[in-house]
Amino acid sequence: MNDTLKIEKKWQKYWEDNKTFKAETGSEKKPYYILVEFPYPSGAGLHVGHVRSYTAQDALARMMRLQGYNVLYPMGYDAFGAPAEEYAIKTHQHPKKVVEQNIKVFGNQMKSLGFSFDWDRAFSTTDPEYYKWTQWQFIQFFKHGMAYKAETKVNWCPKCKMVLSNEDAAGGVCERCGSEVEQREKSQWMLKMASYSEDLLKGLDDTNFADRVKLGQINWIGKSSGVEMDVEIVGGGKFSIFTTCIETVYGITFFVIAPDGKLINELMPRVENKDEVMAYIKETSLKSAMDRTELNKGKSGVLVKGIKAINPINGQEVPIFLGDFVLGDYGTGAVMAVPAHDQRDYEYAKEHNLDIVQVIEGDISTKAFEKQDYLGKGTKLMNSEEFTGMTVEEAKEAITNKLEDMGIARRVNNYKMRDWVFGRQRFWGEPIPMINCPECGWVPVPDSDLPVLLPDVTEYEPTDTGESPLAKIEEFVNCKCPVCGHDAKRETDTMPQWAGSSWYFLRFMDPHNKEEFASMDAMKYWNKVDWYNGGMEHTARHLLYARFWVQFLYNIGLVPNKEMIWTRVSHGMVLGADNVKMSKSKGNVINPDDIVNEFGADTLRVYEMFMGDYQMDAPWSTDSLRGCRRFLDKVIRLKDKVNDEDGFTKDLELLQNKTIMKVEYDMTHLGYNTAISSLMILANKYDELDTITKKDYNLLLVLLNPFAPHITEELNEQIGYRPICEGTWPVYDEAKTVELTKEVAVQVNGKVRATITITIDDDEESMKEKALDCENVVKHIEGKEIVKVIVIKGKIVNIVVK
RNA sequence: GCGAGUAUGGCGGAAUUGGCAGACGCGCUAGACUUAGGAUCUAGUGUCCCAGACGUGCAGGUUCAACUCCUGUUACUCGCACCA
Repeated sequence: MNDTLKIEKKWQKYWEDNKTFKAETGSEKKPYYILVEFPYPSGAGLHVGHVRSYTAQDALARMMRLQGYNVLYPMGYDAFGAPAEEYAIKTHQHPKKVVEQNIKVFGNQMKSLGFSFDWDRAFSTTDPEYYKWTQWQFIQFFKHGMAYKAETKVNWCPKCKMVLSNEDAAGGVCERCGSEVEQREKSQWMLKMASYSEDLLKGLDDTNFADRVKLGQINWIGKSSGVEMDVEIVGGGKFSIFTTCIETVYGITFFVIAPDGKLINELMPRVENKDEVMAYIKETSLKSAMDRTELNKGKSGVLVKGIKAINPINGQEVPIFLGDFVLGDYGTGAVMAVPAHDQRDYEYAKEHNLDIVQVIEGDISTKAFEKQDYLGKGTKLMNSEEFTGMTVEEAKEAITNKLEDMGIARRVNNYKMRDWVFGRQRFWGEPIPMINCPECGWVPVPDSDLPVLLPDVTEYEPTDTGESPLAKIEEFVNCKCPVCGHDAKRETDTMPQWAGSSWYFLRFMDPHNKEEFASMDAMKYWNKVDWYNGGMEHTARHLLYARFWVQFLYNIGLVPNKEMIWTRVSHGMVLGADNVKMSKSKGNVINPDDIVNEFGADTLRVYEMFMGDYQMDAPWSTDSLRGCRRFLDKVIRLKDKVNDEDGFTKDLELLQNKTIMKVEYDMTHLGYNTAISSLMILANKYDELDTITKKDYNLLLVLLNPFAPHITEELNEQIGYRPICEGTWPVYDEAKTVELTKEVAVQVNGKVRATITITIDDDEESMKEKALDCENVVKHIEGKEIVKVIVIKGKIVNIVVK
């Protein structure tokens, strides 16, 4: 083992032995909760990307502890999920074993990097003591009518043999394996997430998420405000449509209804071309989500013969079409078609030779004149009876009012967000704690019987039928109804991986509680996650699920705040040296263990903080890493300059105060790279001197400690100081961060011609005088007329001449 | 298609409020020390027609002053994608 590693091990042991980073619930100190997304412990081990965010948060945690905060910086494992299960199947072991091994590897790796986690609070989502509470919370969802079983069309991945959520199947492709997703009917547990759409939107006001994170949430929820309008069918019956553009109601030339919606089935007896319609419905149901949402394909559809609808605003009879671009589960599953002002309807009308009626002034000769073309521009209506001549905005309001007065329309909001498909036909997940009794129906497992444990079996391969592997294990399935005692069967689906990560941050507040998932007292003490960091890829889904989960718990009185996460920030990826995502197949993967062994954990930590803008992707560079090692070597060498004098070196005072201020500011503003650069500047300054005091040296070490905790502790000990981790953060004197004299530029017509040295007392007038004294300035203004002189105190002089 | 983000030397990146563009690091050049150098130290390093001029994707604009603000535009990245 080399010296660097010996030193690192020494201090890691010191922190462990002294429980240096233990977070005390209820402590008098001000609590501060710093969270990083806990990893999925894959077989590949820790990624250098993990190191980036864990180090950033670690640095913040270490600084804030020295500043007197009671910092909670926990770590755990999100270990349910398909990869572990697949690997276990391949190697014929229980996934539990695979996960145990991986967790051990991850734990050792993280410890070798010196992260200041409170390891006493660590857990895995796969621990029965943890998933007991995940199951218990599911039962609360059920008891409050928020969980239900429904026959739904689900996204089915034929390769993974499992059902996927809409989010997992985004784009019609399996998130995990990339296979094309099929549609299957399946009875599924669902959580009523859609009913929280508005709350999840409003809740964002109670957070301090980065703008791009908030936006991601808003886009997923996908709110649109519009009007729902009833439409009569000739010869009886009616249906509703949803539109955001009611101002175009006079332009309706047909309606389109969803082939997978309920409406067409109701109308079927009166349909004249049943065969054609049925065939189209069948055709649609066979299409995968991908085919159906594929752009640049013809607008398919069939005319529903024998049925006409009446445009309620003017009584006009128009045809009804079946078209697969209308989705059965969004809005009302039916739309009004206004080809003049909606490009999709325009194309549909062209394809099927339908009328186009223009109702808003604009050019529709080659394409539709759509809302983005006319909104907010004072554009006027035409062909719209009494509304003709009104602006679009006025008409929107007036037409809605009229339809409301007629009693056939309502203002409504629609949301893209759907209910959460909560079942997975997988072995390696939390069993859904429900029992199906022929007498009583679905009954939750009593609290006293929780957790419902995963059986210790070796056969758990997914089935081709789509049933969970648990269904084949009789001793698991067969049970008694807890209500009536009748023979009953357990639910065999398990929960999605998102379940465990939806509330883990609450458990960290009180991880050993045997009575509750976390006590209200503990949660009130820590209050919220103050600073949550994770990948951009999780800012939509994980964060939304977690917020939904928390809001539900809040509504039933189990957590103290409606939002339990205050600030959310996200980091950029660490790319390979070739500037593309690291992957085995590209052979550009950097293993953090190798770097720690060769250069030390401190070097890796400093490098990953220095490599670039924290929020942006950055390519790996071993050369730059070496540069960081050289910086630490320089810090080590500076020890030879330490003298026995008391206090600080006077000449360093200004820079020292400025550096403290900068490091502090940067660390709380994601400016880790500039914090390190300011420390390099300070070290360079020390290096210019022949000798520095112990206090000078100690100051540098303390400021650098959050980034390079091992070597700084070691050097600090060598000059005879008490451990940094038991000390305090330096306080800067603001008055001493301002230079008494400095150089400022003098411009003539905006071009720098000279610099002058000014003191803090120099006012505008004296700056001007000094500027006009400069030889080079005189040269450039000679023979010209001075129009004016702009002087910004302490910053710049600009002389404008003609 | 919609939404968001990004664009600065050979490279990663700085520039907190409009105020000397290129901090800091890498790389490179020359030199010192050295058996040696992937160590250390010194000097240099945006471009060019070098007393000066030009330079932050491109074209305009506002301003005494623009990487920063405004208008338009291009390229790339990410997210969503027939959402009525």
